[in-house]
Amino acid sequence: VPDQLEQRLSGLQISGVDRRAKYLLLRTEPGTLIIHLGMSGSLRIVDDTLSPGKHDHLDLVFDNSKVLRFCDPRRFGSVLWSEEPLEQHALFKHLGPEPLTAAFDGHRLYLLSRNKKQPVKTFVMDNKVVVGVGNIYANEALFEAGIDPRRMAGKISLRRYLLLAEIIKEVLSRAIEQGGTTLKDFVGGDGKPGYFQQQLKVYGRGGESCPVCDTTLKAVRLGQRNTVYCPSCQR
DNA sequence: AAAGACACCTGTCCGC
DNA sequence: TGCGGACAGGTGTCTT
Repeated sequence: VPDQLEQRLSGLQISGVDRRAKYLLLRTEPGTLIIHLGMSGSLRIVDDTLSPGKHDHLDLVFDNSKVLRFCDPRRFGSVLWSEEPLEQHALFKHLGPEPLTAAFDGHRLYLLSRNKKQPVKTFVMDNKVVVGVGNIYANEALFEAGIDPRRMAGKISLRRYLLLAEIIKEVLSRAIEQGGTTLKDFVGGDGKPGYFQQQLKVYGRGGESCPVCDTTLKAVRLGQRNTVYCPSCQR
């Protein structure tokens, strides 16, 4: 939480709420409050009589006696204040397109991957390529697309990238519909857990059998992240 | 320049 | 049962 945030925000009105990549943006006239929920963060509207708990780090107090409360047990989230246009902000200016927009497609994946030697999984998780594809959904999308996550990004055909981009869109859309993926204690803004974890086909299933062909799913490490794939379905 | 390693943090889970 | 250690996640930074 930035220094002197209290003085800066005091008296301001929120003029709009946006999102860019995994950052939430609360707009005010002089600047933007940028909030990242990390992996365990949450924002909740509570009554101002409810006292903060152990992991509550910030209260935005409104004049209707409601509080927007930021809780983040694992402290992977962050809160920033910016008065510059966000396109110029260091956090945002190199970000790739939103995954569910037309600006993200297989042609982009193909073009940006030429001559790249990194594995295709770390490539699609790179925020400069496309935002919003975290470890869970990268694993799932590569499985659905039948692509071995270890394959060199630069050696994958346009045809396969066209398929992969469509599948990334489809997997993310489906996960959003289901309310996200609840692994430990995640709950959505409505207080309910997500249900997408019931549809996970490979993530977290290393050593189990492939839901399609029964081959034993393999777990490896790519870019310091757990990676699970089917050696038979994914090539 | 590109790719990989590492750090941050702490609740949860596993094995002894 | 208690306790220590590994692990997970996104992203900025440092190292090859």
